[in-house]
Amino acid sequence: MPKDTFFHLSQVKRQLIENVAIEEFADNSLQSASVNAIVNNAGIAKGSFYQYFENLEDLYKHILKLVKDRKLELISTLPLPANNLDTFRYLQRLLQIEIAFELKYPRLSRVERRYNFENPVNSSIDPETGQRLSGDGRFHAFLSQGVLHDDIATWVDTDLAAYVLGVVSQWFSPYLLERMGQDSGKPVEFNLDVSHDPHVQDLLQNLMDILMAGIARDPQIRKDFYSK
Amino acid sequence: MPKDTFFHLSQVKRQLIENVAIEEFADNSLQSASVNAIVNNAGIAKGSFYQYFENLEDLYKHILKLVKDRKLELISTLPLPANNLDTFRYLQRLLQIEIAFELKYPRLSRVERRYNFENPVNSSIDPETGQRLSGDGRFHAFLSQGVLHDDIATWVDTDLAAYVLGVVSQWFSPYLLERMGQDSGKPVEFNLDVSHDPHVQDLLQNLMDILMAGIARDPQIRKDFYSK
DNA sequence: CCTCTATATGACCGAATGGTCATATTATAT
DNA sequence: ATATAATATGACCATTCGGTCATATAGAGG
Repeated sequence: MPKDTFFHLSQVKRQLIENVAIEEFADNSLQSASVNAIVNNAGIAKGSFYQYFENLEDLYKHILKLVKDRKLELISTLPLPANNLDTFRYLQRLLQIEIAFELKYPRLSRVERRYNFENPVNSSIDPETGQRLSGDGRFHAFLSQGVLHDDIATWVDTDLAAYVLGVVSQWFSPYLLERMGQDSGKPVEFNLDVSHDPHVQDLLQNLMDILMAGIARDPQIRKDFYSK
Repeated sequence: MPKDTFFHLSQVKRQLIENVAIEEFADNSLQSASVNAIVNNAGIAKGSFYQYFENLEDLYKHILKLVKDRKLELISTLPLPANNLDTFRYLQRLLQIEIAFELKYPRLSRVERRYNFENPVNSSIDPETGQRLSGDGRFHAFLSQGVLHDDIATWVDTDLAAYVLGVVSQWFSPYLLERMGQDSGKPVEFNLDVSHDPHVQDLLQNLMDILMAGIARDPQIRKDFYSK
């Protein structure tokens, strides 16, 4: 954790350092990031850096906490849907959160993706239930609820599906950001209203359809009537 | 390109150096990889390294070429399916190639994924047709063929679908590798027959079904009869 | 004004980096 | 055996790295 001194700093100075660090960690892993680069870009003395942080990893962990905090903060601002979300509205919301985060904090998103790349949690065995748990559990929860509500086909391998959904949710938002820029010919405003922009909703809906209905025109009509 | 001297080396020595480099680039980006680490692990003198390569990037490009070559070589060994592949058998083959490559060269696969991460090609505009082209074009080709053969639903956004398929194909194989190891409790043999192993085929088929049919139990029956 | 504490600074350190080069060793040809 | 070319080597270099520390500056309380 950063030292007290860092938190005593004025907000502008603290945010300056944070933003410089975000830039560094967006383009570099912890291994290739450089303390010297950060102090130079932030315009502070090397000695100051070590008055604020134990070392580079200390700062890195702080930035990762920023990711977490800002995402939670952002979630709380997104319009809370009806109390009883139907299964796929819940999935849509999970994707929408990632999109909103990407649009508002593209560089922080990149830091997060880089972290996930360097520290992959493909899957692990839940010590209690003995069940496999891919990713952070959000999609397992979604799928469990879905199966319970009879919304998810029974033949779906839920762990595999959770993994695929995790991968897609992680990589869909940068695609969307770039595509929106190309489609409209102008850069995307960072504070775009994700929940209502028609272009975002169109693409998100198409992704939802692909996930829900698949891409085949005539898919063996619902896997032989949900057999197996 | 590596210097002639490198290609004059005995096969064992050349492969030793290549393998050490693959290890290095599997765990490090070009920025964080170290010449010193490589020469130490390979047991060669620093001076020798620079008799073989211009610099680290020179070696890196050589390894990337190895990725390409070995993948092509592997494709040629995979049983060539019937001349007229139906749409989804073609997709299945594309996925199978990635799986086989992952199983045979897991570290090289990692090098490739790392490269793709550092040099993302989300999408670009084809200068000729003006069409968007996500990824390397393989999945665009697949989808075009699919639409032509009336196998892909008309409402699918093909560029989005191509991107999603690219992401999934890139990340499915490491998941499969890890899961197979966990499911069976023992490490996966590197020369496992991908095309026939039942466990691989089960999981691959489930992924295919998810992509083709979606995960919803009752998806608005084929998107309102393929409307739009 | 003086005192004490918190913050800021950059010269400095040893270690590690990528890269060079004169020299030594080996292989090849005559 | 001798000469020539190809390869191997590690000491060496300038630069950069993460990290330290004595000193300087600023602020707060009196």
